[in-house]
Amino acid sequence: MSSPRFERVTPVADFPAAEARVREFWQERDIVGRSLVHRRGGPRFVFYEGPPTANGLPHNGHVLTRVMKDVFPRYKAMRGFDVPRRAGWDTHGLPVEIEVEKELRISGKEAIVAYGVEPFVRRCLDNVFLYTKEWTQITDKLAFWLDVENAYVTYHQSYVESVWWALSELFKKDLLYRGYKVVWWWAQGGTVLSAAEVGEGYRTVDAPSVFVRFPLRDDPQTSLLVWTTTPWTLPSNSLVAVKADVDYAVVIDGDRRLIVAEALLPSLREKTSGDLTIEKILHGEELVGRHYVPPFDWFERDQPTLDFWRVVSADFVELDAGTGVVHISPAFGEVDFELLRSEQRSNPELPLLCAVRPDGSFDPQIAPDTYAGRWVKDCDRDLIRELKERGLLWHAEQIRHEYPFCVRSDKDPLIQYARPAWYIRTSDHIEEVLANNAKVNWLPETIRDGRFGDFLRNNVDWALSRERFWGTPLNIWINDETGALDAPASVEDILDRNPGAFDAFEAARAKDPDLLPDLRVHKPWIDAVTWTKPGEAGIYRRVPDVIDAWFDSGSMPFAQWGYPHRGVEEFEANFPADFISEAIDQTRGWFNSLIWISTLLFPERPLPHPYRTCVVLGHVADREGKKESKSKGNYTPPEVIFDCVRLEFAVVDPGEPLERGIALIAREDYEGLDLRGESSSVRAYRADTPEAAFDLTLRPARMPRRVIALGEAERSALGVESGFGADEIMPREVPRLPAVNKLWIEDPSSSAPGADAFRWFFYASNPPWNPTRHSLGGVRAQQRELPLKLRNVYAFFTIYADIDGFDPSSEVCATGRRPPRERALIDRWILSELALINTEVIQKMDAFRVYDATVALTGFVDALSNWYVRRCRSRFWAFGLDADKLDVHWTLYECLIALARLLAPFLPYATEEMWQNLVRRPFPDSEAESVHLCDYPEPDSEAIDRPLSRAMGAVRDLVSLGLQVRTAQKLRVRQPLAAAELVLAEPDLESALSDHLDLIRDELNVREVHFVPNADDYVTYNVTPNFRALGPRVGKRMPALKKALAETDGAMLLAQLEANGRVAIQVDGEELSLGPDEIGVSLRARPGFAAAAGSSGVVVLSTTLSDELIAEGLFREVLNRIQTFRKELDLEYTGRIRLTLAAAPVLLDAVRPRLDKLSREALAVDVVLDAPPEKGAYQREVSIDGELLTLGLSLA
RNA sequence: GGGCCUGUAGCUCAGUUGGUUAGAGCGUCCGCCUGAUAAGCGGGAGGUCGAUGGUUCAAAUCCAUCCAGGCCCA
Repeated sequence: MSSPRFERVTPVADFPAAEARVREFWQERDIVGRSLVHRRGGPRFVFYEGPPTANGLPHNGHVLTRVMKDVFPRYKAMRGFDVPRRAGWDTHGLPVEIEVEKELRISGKEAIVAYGVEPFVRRCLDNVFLYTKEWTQITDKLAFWLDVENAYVTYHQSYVESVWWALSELFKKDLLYRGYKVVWWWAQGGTVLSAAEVGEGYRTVDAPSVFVRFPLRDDPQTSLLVWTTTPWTLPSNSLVAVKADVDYAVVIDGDRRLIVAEALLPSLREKTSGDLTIEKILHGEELVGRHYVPPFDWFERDQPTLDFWRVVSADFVELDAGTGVVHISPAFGEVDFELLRSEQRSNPELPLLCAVRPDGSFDPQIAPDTYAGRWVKDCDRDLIRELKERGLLWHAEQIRHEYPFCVRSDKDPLIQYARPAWYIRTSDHIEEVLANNAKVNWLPETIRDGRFGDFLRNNVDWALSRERFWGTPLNIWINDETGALDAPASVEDILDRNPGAFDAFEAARAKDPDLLPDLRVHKPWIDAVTWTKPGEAGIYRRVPDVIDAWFDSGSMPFAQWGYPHRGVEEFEANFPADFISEAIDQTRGWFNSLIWISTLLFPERPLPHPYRTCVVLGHVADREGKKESKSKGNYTPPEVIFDCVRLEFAVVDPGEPLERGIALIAREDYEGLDLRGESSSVRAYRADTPEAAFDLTLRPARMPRRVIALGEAERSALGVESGFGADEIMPREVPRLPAVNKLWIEDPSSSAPGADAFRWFFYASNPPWNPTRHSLGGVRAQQRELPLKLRNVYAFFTIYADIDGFDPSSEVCATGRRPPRERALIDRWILSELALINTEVIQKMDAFRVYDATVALTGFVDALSNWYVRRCRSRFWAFGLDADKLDVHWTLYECLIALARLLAPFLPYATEEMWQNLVRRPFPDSEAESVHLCDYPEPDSEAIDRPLSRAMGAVRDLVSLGLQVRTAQKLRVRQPLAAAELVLAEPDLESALSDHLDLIRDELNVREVHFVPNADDYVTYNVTPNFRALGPRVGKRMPALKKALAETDGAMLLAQLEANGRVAIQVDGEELSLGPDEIGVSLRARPGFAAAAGSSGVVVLSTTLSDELIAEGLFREVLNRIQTFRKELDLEYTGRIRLTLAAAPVLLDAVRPRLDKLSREALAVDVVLDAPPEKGAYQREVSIDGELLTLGLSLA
């Protein structure tokens, strides 16, 4: 052969570098772009990309979603489906605004207005794609192939207009209404805070804790005892809630009575001197409907007939604190507000009582002068005093609890406050959405009735509006005189009403050509759009709100096309989605917004829509199963997996002297870098001078994460300084430190696992809906399971194909390619296994069971490496290229190229490399240019041979038993034995197994293999009932039957079965007749033999060693020592040698008759026995069974 | 506090409609092989299947309660 047909593959690879080369190849040939279009015209498989926001950095959770979103479209495309994969960006919403506020160092609505809404919105726009580069990079590296060029973007005018259309449809259906929403409100800033912001602002503070009497209207001497920590909400009290199925006690309190939950009496008694004797017990429901006198009459005074100030029942009432009688002020609590709303269902006239103005002061229109205009929290003391004076205060104290403060102005406590808001009337349509949900193929299934179903059943109306700036403007205009509403569905609709509507915007654009046309449909310009209607007084002005960004993303099935204003055809062709996938938290997010919008907008479409299958993903956790968190630093950055095993550390002073060259880091970080033992050698360098690297010995220690303790000498050698104490620096601050205060620590001993490994880790670790513990060590472990093993087999193949000149495109090889049925048994076996797993993988992937597919694939690669290649090594070593050699090459080749295609959706890089090398090199013209442009393999049903599979399974099992016997008897495999006796559990396997005797002989190193039909000498038979088959018939008598069978001689039972085809046995004095399928037989080795039993049968080894066998064994020991010596000398595989052996006669006698073999195996041209090493020869003394052997070796 | 998910070997996880010897990989220990060699292979040890109670001839599997962890909400 002039040049090797295949490129030689090294078993250990630098995966990141190899993947970069493949990426380059894809780019050169535009494989990505071509793969996206090459199934055009085929049946459509619709995938929706849930748009990420690009103003945050991608993390490991995004890696998981992206690899899952990639594998199914790839698979479907290879199966012939046209799978458009359009990227999208979610660009609106609070996170963007907050980021901009941080940049501008302003906060709150007023500050934004002062800064100017227009420049603010323009900065939001700039911020939207802050991290696009990072997103593109991670998408690229993961080989998540999707159409990024044509990504849809939620702020684009056409997208916004689609959303408007949707809202306008809902408006027409009378599904939009105005109400209130209770939010965490920063009164001083006039701003709503997001849940995340509120969560950050919790502090422990002291608060008043007051117990107030609410006297019953018809029995003023008896009071409901109510507890609150926000006295300022008491004037707005509307109702009192109790739990219907709880016992309440009427207790004597001096000359009056109190009603409280019985369970809470003990804690209340501690607060008072009275003993609170129970007078009687009432069930909660008996209290429902009783009226009481509100603690303040601010509302009652003017509206005494309101249907308020009575007891209702509510499930949320709890008995762990307070009195079990809950004060309800709907304006200041979310559950309170929900309770009001459920009351409003029977009485829509019930108003929202609110004595507080948005700025947090009491409303002078409502509050008496003492309180009017004052900040509510400042009034608590006065309110309590007033209650005390009026005899309503039962007890007051201070408690310490967690309360949220504004994250931007931490002296301002937040309050819950009802703000006007627009709602979608979803709760009237729960039945429809549940019917839709019922048809969705959820993975895992429990989502449907569990988490998601529950969420839908408990639906409350969708609070749609947000009092913010950067979002899709709510397209509702209100007539400022008549209050009439109008909801145009597009810019065109607006122009119909007022052709000059956008004049102001156009003028602004004329002045500033950089002003993006898409901003036409955004604040503040859209706020300037007004119109009048002929014959109607007043001007239509837009409500100032924008909408919930979830409505944007939930509109993507149609809005990505601009439907229905445009893109009608595209929409119809891509609705609904066949497949979507996101993490579990999206049950409240995208899964929810998608299904609601679709259910409400398209009631006439066949269910389900807009998604048919949804694969729900678990979260990515750290090594310990804890949530990965930037602030804790307990995560493995994706770059460590993709590119380079390194982490950045803040440099700190060790406090005490360290040995030279030693550095300390936290054990968690040490293990996170997958470093083992008590110290490791690493490279350290500054980010700005990576070339000035320095070798350190790293030791794990008890210290905070992401800091490195480094002695003075090392610090100055590296040019770094310790700027902080170890406890002063948070992990997330490390990247922002100046270069002089931090160091990269890199493990130079091994490369990063790479993108394929990252992907495989998520597919193969566990089913995707379980939480996955992510770590470098974990990724490497999964990589060894399949990707590395596959690479080894692939490398093995290229080595021998090269040596033999095997070239699938050559005449010789092609004509010598025999059909599988003519090849060796083991070839037929592995090809049968291949066809079987091929079938299984298709079945699993069609069912979206990616984990199950990886299990099948892993099993096959293991069989290929651990059995096929191992058993066939001698065939590869044979000289020349005869028919059998061609068979073994062809078989392995066929397996490998099938694997390349089977695994292409999972491991796009490794399979591409294999494809290029194994297929494109020999067939540059006739085969697909990329494995990703191939069809998925179809199983070769002809190749499937189930009996052969079964037989080989038994062979592997029996060999394993034989090796077990050798281990137990301390008989090394090099020592040949005379015979192995096989006793089969299933005697019908004998004929099938007799085809594999050579293999068993070889593997067990025995001269002969015998089947022993009547093996009563070696084994006992244990007969058990076939429980599954007999269960219905035998029932309660089963234990007795089992006992009876166990106590009867097994050999006799078997003989009976053989003779009559049935077995008769007495059970409880009754005879039972059992057929062959109704019993199971297992074998046990009789004690006293070198035997082992398993499910396939029993293997007995003859342990008597003849002199000849001993000599053969010794010979193999000698040969082994020579080969080891060769290896130690690092000789060429083909290097010839001359040997001298000096040893005890017993060894020489073993070698003498086998000199030919010795010469052949050791490539020795000359062997002299009983001679000392020649002068100048390599020498080695070794010991075999205590006998000394002196080897002399020189090159021939 | 509520809803959902998860508890199986030291670690990561499988475990079919309940069927009687609960599996795999990694790790560990012992050993093998040395023409895939920074590779490969075999074997051993290791589990009262989170706990308790129940249903059943039979429970890791079904039911109930409890405990622990996670997620989403309060």
